Amino acid sequence: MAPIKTEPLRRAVLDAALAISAETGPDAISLREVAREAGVSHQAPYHHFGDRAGIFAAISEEGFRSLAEAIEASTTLGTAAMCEAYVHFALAHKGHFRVMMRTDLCSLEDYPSALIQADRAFNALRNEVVVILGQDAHDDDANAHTAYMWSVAHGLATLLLDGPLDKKLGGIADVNALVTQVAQLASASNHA
Amino acid sequence: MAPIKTEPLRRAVLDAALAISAETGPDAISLREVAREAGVSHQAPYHHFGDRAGIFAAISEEGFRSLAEAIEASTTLGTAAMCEAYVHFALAHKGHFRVMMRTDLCSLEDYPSALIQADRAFNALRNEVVVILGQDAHDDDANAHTAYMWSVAHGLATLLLDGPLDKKLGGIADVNALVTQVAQLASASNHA
DNA sequence: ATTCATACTTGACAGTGTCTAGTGGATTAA
DNA sequence: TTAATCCACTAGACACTGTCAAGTATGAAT
Repeated sequence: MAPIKTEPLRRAVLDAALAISAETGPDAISLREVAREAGVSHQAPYHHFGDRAGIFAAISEEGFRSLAEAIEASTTLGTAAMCEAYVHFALAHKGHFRVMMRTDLCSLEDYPSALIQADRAFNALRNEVVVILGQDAHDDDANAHTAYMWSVAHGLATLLLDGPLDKKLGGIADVNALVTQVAQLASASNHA
Repeated sequence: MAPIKTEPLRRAVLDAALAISAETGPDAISLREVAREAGVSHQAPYHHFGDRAGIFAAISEEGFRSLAEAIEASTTLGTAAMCEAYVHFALAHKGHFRVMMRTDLCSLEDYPSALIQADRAFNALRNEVVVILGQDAHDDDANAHTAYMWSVAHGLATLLLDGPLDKKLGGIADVNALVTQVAQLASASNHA
């Protein structure tokens, strides 16, 4: 029987790691320091996650689940809304997003439950593109449009999070407005 | 007077670091191991770069210089060609690209000569967008299109390098063809 | 001949992830 | 009631890392 009350330490470790990831980046996470802050021994966190990669896998699974839900919720609203949903997810879940896309931190292939959520997110995105293109579109065309939409959303998200976009544009007055503009430009190419 | 013959160790360290970055990622770089492979003491590399961040700064400067040249060379060919140039640069200089975009490894603000090259690359990209839009375009419009083009190129590059794009699309038969398709879709929105 | 900078070497330190072994308490089985 | 077993965690050691501080050989400049 699954425990009704989940262990608080597991959650505490996750939250502490996410906070550091959001503030400085995943590489700044020291499991020993997290343990110290939680008032437990340096090995306690490892009991719940196995090793360092296990924590990143747990974060990835959680993140991809949220991302999949966000994309799925946007699907009836068109590709522009989907693009916005992707970017807003990244901005709202900085700690998760930074970890999710770092394949060197943990290989999702080794964590099936995380991989399932990642696939969910991808499939939701691709399905939406196919719907817009029309069901009779060639696979090659669908692939190109999927890669394109994903690239715009992912590129804008990473540039806003860690890239020099803000500095280079001389400071962005209204981030949401920019995201909307870019999403609109992106979706225009799907209606050729 | 600047030394005519540059020290070989500096270059050797850079090349070894780039090889590891391209193969596994920047975090896998151990300066001590690089030194070991080069047959020098563990502190020898630090003499040339100061600290770990200094190596990443040197790699970034080199990378942004190449990227700027690649973008500048593509400017007369339109935004699609520029997008392709950006992605091809990333694929051809995996080791550089992975480091250049990791602001947590080194802050370019602390390395003016690297920042200059980054600005060169950005300005080349923005200028090209402005030329296509027409000189009378509003700043706000130019910013949106710049962010958009950069997002597509950057997103595709990072997804191809580290993202799950390849696996999710069921294997990409012809990467160059996909890059061209995406670049075409991207440039379409600039000619509305 | 002396000074001085360059290109290193050597040793020590704190910090990290991980392996191994142990501990106390609760749950379960006899 | 007692013994066995699991769970959540502790404790110590290990190899490895980047970095600080101090020393050394070599070559050029004065």
